[in-house]
Amino acid sequence: MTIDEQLAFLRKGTVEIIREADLRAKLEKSARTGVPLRVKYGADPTAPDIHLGHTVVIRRLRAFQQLGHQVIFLIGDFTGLIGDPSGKSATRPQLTREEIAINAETYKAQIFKLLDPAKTIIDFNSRWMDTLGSEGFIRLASRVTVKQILERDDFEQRLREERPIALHELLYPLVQGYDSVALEADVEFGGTDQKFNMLVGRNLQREYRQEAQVVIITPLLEGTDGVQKMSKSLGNYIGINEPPQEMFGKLMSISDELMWRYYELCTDLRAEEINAMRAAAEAGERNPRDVKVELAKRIITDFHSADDAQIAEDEFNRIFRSKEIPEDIETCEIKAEGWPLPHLLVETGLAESKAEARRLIEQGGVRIGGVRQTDTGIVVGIKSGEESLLQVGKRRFLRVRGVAA
RNA sequence: GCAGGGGUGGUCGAGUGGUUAAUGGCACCGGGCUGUAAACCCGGCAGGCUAACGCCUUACGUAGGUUCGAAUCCUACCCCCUGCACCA
Repeated sequence: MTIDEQLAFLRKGTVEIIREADLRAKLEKSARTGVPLRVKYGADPTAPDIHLGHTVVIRRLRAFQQLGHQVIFLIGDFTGLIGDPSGKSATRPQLTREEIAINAETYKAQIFKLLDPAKTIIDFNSRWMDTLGSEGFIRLASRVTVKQILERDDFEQRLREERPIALHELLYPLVQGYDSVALEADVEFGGTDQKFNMLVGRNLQREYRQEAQVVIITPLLEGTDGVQKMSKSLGNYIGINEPPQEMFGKLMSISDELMWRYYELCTDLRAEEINAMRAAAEAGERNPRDVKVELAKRIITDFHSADDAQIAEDEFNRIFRSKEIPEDIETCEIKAEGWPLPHLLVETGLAESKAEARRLIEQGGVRIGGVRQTDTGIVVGIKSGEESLLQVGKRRFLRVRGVAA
């Protein structure tokens, strides 16, 4: 690939590259000297469950690896101690060395589904922050002015709106920036929320007489609701360790509009290919449903296998297209006797409360053996040794087996 | 410590004595439609009792009080935020 081709390749799925000219220079230098670029990405040590939102940046890291460069996956175990830079949530829990080690292993298992282990270094910023000491930290702090730190949009805004800013939040960018110094990073990746911190890294590197890193900003992926960014706490995420059927279902539930965004950020298809698909769908040549199925299968193939993807699709079609029952249905045992239907639903965990169970029944969401039940007063006879099939909504199934009391 | 602002259901955010289990958005759940768990439309969204009409309990930071009646007024307390003191 020529340098121009490389730049185009690396640009996909990014929001901004600061500065592209610097990146070009670094790529040229690397090609000339044969020394790979050091590409840094910092991860939160407390949340090792990777979801599709995280994979957006991981795919970009992989792009660098494909060009022969070195990825440094930095686990911010020290940064984790000083708190959440967003100011949204309370201080993060303090992790023990063992917990951090476990989380790191979990990370590895997940990121290596996309990244090349031979071109990935896992590091921890406590390695240099622990030895820096209070004195070193103060010296570090002397390199940056208050005004510079307060330039950050978030701080500026919160100051203006008289919302609180904890002191340690001002320190956060310093630590993150110093990580780049310690690692002599050539490139740092992060989401839009990390832009400022990464720019501090550039300034600090210059302070320490290093070449400033290139900052590459990746977009935040919207969650399955299509509104808020994907995150575990909002419950709108698709975890890469989730079972294939679950992933398939969740991916089919995203809106047709959002699907293009997922194509762009969660597949390796080139922009032209995606645009062509979109044009075909909008012209009515391809059914959006089929395009979405393809998306789901591509993503599942990345984290499971092509076979798993096919099985997930078959299962989905069986339930939603043919309205048949799934292959594997959990069985639960229950005392053989006459159960009023709402009680039965609560007992089996299909409803949270009897009030909810009643609502579900009234709304026509409950079936027994495939037959819709709309009478909340019905008593279901569960006989010992016999099974009944309960269904709530379109996709919750449960077999109930009666056992003698 | 002082001054000011604030704490409402999963979330955001209305409501300042009486159709209030509490407007509305979002999220979520059920139904319809569909080659989609899309879009759109309809319904639901504290809990308990009843086959059902309905009844009853909790609920607007906490605890009391005023009132026929309070999320709304009063008192005390708790928590959060902003500012002041000030200058290592």
